[in-house]
Amino acid sequence: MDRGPAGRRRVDLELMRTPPPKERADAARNRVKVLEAAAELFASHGVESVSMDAIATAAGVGKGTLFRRFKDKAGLAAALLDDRERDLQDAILSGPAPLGPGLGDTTVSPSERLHAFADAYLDYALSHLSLVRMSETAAPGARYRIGAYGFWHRHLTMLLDQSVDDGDALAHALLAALGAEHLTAMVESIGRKRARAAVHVLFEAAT
Amino acid sequence: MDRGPAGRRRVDLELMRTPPPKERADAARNRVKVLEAAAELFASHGVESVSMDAIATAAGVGKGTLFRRFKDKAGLAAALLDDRERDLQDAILSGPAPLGPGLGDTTVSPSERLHAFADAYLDYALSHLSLVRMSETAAPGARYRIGAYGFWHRHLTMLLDQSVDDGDALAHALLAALGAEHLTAMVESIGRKRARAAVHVLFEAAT
DNA sequence: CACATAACTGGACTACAGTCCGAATGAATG
DNA sequence: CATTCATTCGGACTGTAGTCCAGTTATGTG
Repeated sequence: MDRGPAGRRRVDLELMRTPPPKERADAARNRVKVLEAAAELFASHGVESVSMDAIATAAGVGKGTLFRRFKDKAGLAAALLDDRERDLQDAILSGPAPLGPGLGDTTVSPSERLHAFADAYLDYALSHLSLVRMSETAAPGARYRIGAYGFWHRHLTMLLDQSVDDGDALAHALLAALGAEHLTAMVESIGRKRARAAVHVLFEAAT
Repeated sequence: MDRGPAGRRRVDLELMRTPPPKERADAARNRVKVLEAAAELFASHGVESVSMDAIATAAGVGKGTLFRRFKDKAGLAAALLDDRERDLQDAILSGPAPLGPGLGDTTVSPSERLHAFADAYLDYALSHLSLVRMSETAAPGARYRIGAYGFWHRHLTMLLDQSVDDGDALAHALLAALGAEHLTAMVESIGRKRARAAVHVLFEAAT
């Protein structure tokens, strides 16, 4: 597979975010090569059936490099999702209502914001389901360790606390229904439309 | 699950038309040896850190035997849980109220039965958490394929349908909060007591 | 520019799940 | 008891995730 500069294909996501602490030039080059190779292999063969060896080989990089940078397969998947996830988080933190808080004098009910979150999260998760699933399940308990889970949980807790007693606990329960493993099974058994509806039924019940 | 044909009855309806599939003596012996070895190793070293090789060796059996009989590590865990799980299912189907239907003229509200189910299921799952987790997560999507999931789901659906619209979908959502992976994370982060309370909050909200 | 050193690299290596198939063995039959 | 044959046995084999470390390279300092 010729990956010379001339034939290099653009990855449509901005995947090569540079970490603040100085990164060596060769390391940056390899990070980009790995993410491009992974995106391409995942797209063409399916996330499940691409081995880390295959990614390392396609990227022209050693396995040690791959694992040092991304920790494991879940970390690699998370890196590929990073931008999309960040967009969603930004929209929640500072975007327009009802997903975000809206402008100064906007008033949206917590319930509206909960449903808006459910919709936006499902848009995100369902359109990259196998990647999200990989990022959550490749390592045992990975889902609950990554920062994103904490973010979603804080957001839901904040909204729920305005109308129920134990918002914290309820937030965990609602997030359980948004887990990729569960979403995958739901989509397979009842389809996207009903799976989406089921989430809204649950979120409605929680308020 | 795999308890062999010990309880099978021969049905002589007609001629020798039915070839009786019988378990060979050596196979039965090995099944017992494997289950005993697995139970002991799991108890002493923890489910996660016992390899299938180790179990095969301890049981004095080849790997092929192990995998043919139990399919994979999830299947082995499920076999070890079989009795407990069956007890719970029996109690639900024909035990005393509020967990079971009770005697003829007993009347228990669906809500009561839902909470009784939550309690009983948590008793079961929390006291064998790592085994349950193994049975659900060793293979991807294993949880939703095993028969037990269908059983819990049908039971919840039946109860929920008496008070809400889409009981089926809601049942899936409630079960998501009972997944071993989720329970493990909850117990680690907020402890058994609050995790249990969170499940009840959710079940309460669903009715 | 030369050097010191901290960070990066990459492939050999380990451990584990799961597959395969020739050999061994139990049970039914005559 | 001998024969037949379906079933089971068990260890060699494959493929993958993840580790390790000796050698390499980039970068700050005199």
